[in-house]
Amino acid sequence: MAKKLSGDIRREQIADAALLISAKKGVRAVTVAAVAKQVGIAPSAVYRHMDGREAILKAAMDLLTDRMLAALRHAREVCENPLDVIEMFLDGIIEHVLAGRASPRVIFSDEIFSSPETGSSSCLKFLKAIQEELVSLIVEGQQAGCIRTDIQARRIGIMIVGVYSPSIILYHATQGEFDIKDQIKIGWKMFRQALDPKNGEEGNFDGMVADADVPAT
Amino acid sequence: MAKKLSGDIRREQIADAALLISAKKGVRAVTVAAVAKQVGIAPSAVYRHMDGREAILKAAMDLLTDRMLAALRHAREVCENPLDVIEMFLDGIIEHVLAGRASPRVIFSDEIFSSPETGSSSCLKFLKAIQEELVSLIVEGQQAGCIRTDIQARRIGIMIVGVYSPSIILYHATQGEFDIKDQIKIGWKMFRQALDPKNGEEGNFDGMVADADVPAT
DNA sequence: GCTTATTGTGAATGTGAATTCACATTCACA
DNA sequence: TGTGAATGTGAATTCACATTCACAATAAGC
Repeated sequence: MAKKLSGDIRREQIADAALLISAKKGVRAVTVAAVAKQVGIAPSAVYRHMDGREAILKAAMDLLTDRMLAALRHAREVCENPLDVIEMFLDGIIEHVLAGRASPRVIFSDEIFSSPETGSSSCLKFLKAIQEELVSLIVEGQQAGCIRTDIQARRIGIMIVGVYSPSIILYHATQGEFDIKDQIKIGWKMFRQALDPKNGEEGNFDGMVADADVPAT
Repeated sequence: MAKKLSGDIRREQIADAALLISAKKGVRAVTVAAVAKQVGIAPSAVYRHMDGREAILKAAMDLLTDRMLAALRHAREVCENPLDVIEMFLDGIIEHVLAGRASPRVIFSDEIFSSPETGSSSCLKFLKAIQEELVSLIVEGQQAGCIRTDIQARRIGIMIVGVYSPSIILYHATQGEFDIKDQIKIGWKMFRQALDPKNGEEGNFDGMVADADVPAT
């Protein structure tokens, strides 16, 4: 029989196990049995701590969200320049992926992507949480004059996701062969250059839409 | 009883139905029964044309790949400037997504993302196919002098995926609320600006890695 | 019109995995 | 050192699907 541990610890272990398994073998492989095995308890014991498979996946996403936000906030404390904060955040993402603790598979899995209950999926919650932090950071940079102001901050925030997401996808699709580090670093370097205020001097870059048209993602 | 149709037609109908369902309700909802219903035949009839669920998903991906490549090649015939080709391609992607025929859910589903049989997943095949076309296009642009040459074409190809992918994800996560069109257009506008050769005059932008380190994705 | 191959159907059958439950074990605390 | 609450376990149970199969309907060629 497995050693007894407190519910709090077990819940975190279970969520982490789910992340690990889904990164390695896909969300489909995140069965209650597999999670239980990874944690070192019997499948039925999992139900002592979680309401079921769906709850496990949701908890996994929450854990991932927490970790990402923690990384972002930590970077925010360490760095002065908003752009440096983002750069550090990207480094954090790379580490997370390489450690097998984050994967597009979790985020885009059906169960996560479209959980009808709450109305808002865990995926959306995850994206929103990070978006919010990023956008406030970008606004800061715009006010400080180090980021072009002819594009809405919320748009830039979404674009930043585009800097790292394709690399992560490739990394997993190639089972770790693809070198995310260099690709993300170079992509960010170019993106950062493009954010320079001098590139936005023509003005009206984002003029094609009114502010109101952009949902606050 | 459903009207009898040739196997070729049915196969395409089945693949298309799978795309449609997965875009709307997720890959998990792509059951043999659901596909059959969408096509208008009995579940057992599906097996006359496909080897099973896995084969259906694979066929769906192949169909999607074909359509994307067709769009890209068509754009290539119509436009002169490589950058205009890419722009037109992006428009095609937007249309596809709005028509409910393409979704991150298909591409990143476990069954697609990591099909162990062939070794190379359908997802990877899909990405590779598009990458190949994009890269040759970018090289063309670099030779013509309208795209900066201080970043490897293959890297730029991957970055282009980052221009549209986050928007598509948001579109689906918000169940169609998010406006992909404007976001992608503005993102591309900025990206295109960043590709301008004059931004690459400092040189050695991509110098941090040797060419050999980059897998030919 | 007759034949035959192709396609379609409903009724089983099989299966992996989630979930439940009665019972065992262990921890915390008095 | 007891005692109850929290954990852990294995054996059912259930269920949603995939898959198979014997048989029916239909299209196409003669």
